[in-house]
Amino acid sequence: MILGETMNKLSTQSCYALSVDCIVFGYINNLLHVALIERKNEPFKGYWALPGGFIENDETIEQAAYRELHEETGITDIYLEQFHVFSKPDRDPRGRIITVALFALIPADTVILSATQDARRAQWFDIHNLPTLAFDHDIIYRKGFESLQYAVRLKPIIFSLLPQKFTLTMLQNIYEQIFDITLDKRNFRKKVSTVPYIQKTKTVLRGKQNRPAQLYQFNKTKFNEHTFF
Amino acid sequence: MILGETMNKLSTQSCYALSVDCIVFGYINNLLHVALIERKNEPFKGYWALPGGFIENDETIEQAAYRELHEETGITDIYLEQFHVFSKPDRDPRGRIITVALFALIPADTVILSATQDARRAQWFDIHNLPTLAFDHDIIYRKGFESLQYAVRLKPIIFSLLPQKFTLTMLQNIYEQIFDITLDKRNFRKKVSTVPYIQKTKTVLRGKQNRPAQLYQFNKTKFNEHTFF
DNA sequence: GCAAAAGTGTTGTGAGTACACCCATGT
DNA sequence: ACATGGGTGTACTCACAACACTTTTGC
Repeated sequence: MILGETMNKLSTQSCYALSVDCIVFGYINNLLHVALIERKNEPFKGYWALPGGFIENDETIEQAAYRELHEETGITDIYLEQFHVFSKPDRDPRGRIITVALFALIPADTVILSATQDARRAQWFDIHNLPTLAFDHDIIYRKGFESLQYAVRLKPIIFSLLPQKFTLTMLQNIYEQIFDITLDKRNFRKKVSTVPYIQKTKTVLRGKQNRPAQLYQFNKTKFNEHTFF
Repeated sequence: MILGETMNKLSTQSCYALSVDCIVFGYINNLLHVALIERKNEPFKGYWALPGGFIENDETIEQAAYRELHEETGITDIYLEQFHVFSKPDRDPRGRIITVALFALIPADTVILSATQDARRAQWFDIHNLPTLAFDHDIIYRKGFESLQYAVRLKPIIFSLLPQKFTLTMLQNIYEQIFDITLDKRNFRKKVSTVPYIQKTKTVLRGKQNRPAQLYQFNKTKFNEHTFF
């Protein structure tokens, strides 16, 4: 059967719902975290779940995800990327709900998840201490984390997790957590110094009990100039 | 709004349809091709389109895509992978149709597209001579080709486009087309010879006006053994 | 014998890896 | 003064790039 050969399919087929679910990554206290929401109702009452919701009539997948997250956290600076559609007919006990999963990256300095005006409890979890999740969200999370790894390899999205100005130690640290590896500090810095779109700023980060750290920033213009030749 | 807080959402939200669209890649006459279908009805009557269809109640996205392609071509040996959901509210003039796009790889020796029992005309197009496509299928195609490139980098799916036994020239040729590059024959063969899961068979390919070519095959077992350490 | 594709080795270069000590600050 | 993380250079190894001629077949 081919899309659109018979138009009445449009009405007869719509016996399912379409939702979005987001894996929201944040870099909190030098650790990669995921934002989860506690379910107040059955099914999976009391379990933690990925934030998400249904798609409205006039919005795209990305707009729906953005709206949901904005409602949750109030922040506007979100990187969003689809990674998979989960469509097993029995994945949700309430009925046929097909969900488009996205991962979201939010910058370290704007993260104020505390202010959930909503009754639902939202909380950051260190990725190494995640609880059992509701529905098939464990499966979604695993696939999402893998997709994050692939995406970070291909695009400079890692900067979406950092504040505008960051230290090289922060950058190295976040790479190590995303790929679950340890990197040599000197080699890492040598490599970074060859990358034209990671630029030293005039400022340093003071206030810790050690030598101040040089702050760097991602230059998007330089990145766009540089990658295509 | 959170998924499942209110159950009546399930009924009120279902005012859209969900379809699948497939970019079917095949390696025909040493050239990478895409299978397209000619539209017999408005809108876009007479245009070529990606094969696809609506999702049934009891099947996943992948099952729907497999069913559609099986109906089209009769073949069963299909590699399928989702790559994106296209959800702009106005992408289809007939109404709100959200589509999950997949790419499909079918092996060179089972490709018999001719037998379209259906009235609709299906045809292979060389990827360098594609017609203008119906709906937003041009956009879908471009994103799909890019996703194919990424996927080929990560997984040994290139063998899904080749017959079970293939020559190194075929393998090189298909790499060159997917990445739009030219490779050095000696370097390519040197590299291949270090890969334990590409194995020489006892057979050669004769019948051409030249020296017979050694046939190789992909060993999935060896691949699974080898990648994880 | 001729056209057409198959097959084969060596050398140079650059990127990645391994590795240990001094520096600047806050308390 | 001391604890804490910031910052720096050299030598080795290995994967990748460049490059041209001989071999085997079908007609």
